[in-house]
Amino acid sequence: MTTIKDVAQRAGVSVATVSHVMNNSRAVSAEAREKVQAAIVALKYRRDGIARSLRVSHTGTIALMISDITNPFFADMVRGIEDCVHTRGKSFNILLCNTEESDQRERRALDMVLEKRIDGIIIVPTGGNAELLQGLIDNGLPIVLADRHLAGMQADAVVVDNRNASFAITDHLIRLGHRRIGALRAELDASSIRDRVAGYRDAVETAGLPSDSSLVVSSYSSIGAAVAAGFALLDLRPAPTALFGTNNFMTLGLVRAALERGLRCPDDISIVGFDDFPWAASFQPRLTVIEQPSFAVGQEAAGLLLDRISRKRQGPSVTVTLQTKLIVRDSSRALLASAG
Amino acid sequence: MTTIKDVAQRAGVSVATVSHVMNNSRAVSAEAREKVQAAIVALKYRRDGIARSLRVSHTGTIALMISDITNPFFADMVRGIEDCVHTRGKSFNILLCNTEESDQRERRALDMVLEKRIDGIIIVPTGGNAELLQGLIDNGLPIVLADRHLAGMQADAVVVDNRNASFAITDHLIRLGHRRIGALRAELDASSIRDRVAGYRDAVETAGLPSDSSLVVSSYSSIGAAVAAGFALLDLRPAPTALFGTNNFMTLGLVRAALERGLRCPDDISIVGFDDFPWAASFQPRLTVIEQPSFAVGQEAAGLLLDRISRKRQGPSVTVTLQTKLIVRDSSRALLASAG
DNA sequence: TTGTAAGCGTTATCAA
DNA sequence: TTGATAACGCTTACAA
Repeated sequence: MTTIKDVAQRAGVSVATVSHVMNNSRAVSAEAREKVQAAIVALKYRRDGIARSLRVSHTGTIALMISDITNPFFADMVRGIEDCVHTRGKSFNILLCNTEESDQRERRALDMVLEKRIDGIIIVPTGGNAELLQGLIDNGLPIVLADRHLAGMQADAVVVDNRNASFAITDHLIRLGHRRIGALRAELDASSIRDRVAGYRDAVETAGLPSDSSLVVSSYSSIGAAVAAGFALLDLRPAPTALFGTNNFMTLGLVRAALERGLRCPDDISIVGFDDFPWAASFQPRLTVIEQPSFAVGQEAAGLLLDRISRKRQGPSVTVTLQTKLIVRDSSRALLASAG
Repeated sequence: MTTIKDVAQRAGVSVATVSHVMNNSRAVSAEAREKVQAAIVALKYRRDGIARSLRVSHTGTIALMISDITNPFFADMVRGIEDCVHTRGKSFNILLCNTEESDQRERRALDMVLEKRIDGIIIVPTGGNAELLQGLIDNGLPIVLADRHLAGMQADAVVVDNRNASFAITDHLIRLGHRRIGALRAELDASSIRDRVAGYRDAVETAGLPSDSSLVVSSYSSIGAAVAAGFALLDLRPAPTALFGTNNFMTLGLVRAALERGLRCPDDISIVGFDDFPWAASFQPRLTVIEQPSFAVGQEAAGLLLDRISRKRQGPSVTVTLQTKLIVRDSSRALLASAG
């Protein structure tokens, strides 16, 4: 590797001068500048960011910890983050960590990126490392929680109004005449999921529907598991006439379960879900869903983080709550008089 | 930040000893080891990976450059990469870069990660920076091309047998009686896409079908653009009776275009595509597709890269070609006698 | 078994 | 406008 020394030598100046032309950090004569630049291209010099980081003690890197990049919600969030750092003209790189919803993996990933001296973290927390995270924040490391909040934590966060959204979509079903509405909740100890279930229960209660705890089923957060759980819901007697999935995977599992049982949606059963995806409009049934501002979640999170990193914002933590949108498509339909 | 010096002081040993207990790099008395470990937890010491990297000249980080994390193919590939480094027990972090299929963005991203002294790169190349990449490889930086190969490049690569796969799925349509088969190609200068078009043409020619260049339409690689291009295909006279999308986005656009034109699939038109996705089985029409081993592409790419990084493999570059699978579902159907 | 100190490639202070 | 050099925190050769 060619170093700043080589460049200095070739250009006939000191390393200080080379450094200063690269960083524009002090006046340099046109002549010297040119010689340096020539030497740089001649030697194909590339500054060693590691050495630089050691000296300046920041790395221009932020860690992003999510559970599953395969989930369109998170993928879109990532794009929002990149969009934000780009439009701000910042050059940050993103260190991607998959936690797979495991406390231990999250812990390990945290240890790794901490060693790497990242400038900040955007995390969709599993929930298991709250104390560690709080400690880091207290130590001055910029961290923002995305998608979920952690009880009692003093941290910047950007979340979505899960409770109201769930209330709205459940209410939509109720107005359609449904009285037995099943809910499939992802088995996650996350505020987002809890709030969605709470919103659902709220709507059911507010409408004065008979409460039946067997109508809420939990499932590991994957499509495969959700299909099985969907069957359980479908097998309830009396059978629910509408189903609600608390995230992408749950909804997809529900749709598949109904399909495999030979149930037509929405003719035989209504299905709605949390989370939209770009291709939802391409297929039948076109799902009625809560659309989350996933891209915006990423943007806002990155914004909060960058402000902390640059010390533009200091002091007490802030949580921004984004609104969702109920998109009514074809998968929910008024209950026929005969059924229910 | 607490440093190795602080730990040494507190433990009453030298920094060398501390370093050696952390890295298990030489014999240390049980007594000293214990004191050091105690000091580490007491001080919450975390090694500075930046300083370490500067010294040992590797970073335990690999860069991943893809065009769009939102594309399920790439998202799954990322998981394959992570799976590989995990099962190998290596602790590498992944620096994610979105190129958005732009040469310039790729170039900029390359410059950035190069400064960061990453240990290697897995890249889905846009095609515009072949010389730069070749230069890096010649300089000894481990790089593996994923999903696409670049003409004339001497580089490790893992690709999919695009040509045969495209031939197979086009042939499937032909055997079903289709004689006018439209193809929507993503507007990318990528070997993968070129090979897919070639496979399609091959099948058409082999079957002795009349060649009609208007049956191949190009579209910017996004769902929105693909819908518009799909209309163009649908408006051809005589109209094609079957359509082939050369990637996820193209296929989705095709399905949507048909839907918006009021065409039922497969009753009125057959649609097939390259790339499967997890939820393809949940919706109607259930698409007939070429399933790519996206996860395996990631695994293999990471494997090749890790072998290079560890110098377990040296010398001439290697390209591994993975096979695909034709999955026949409901979106393709035998042409009725009346049509065509 | 342990410690001292050089050196990794920068940036920034200080002096000229 | 420029240069010499200390320092960032670690690993590792060398010496004890």
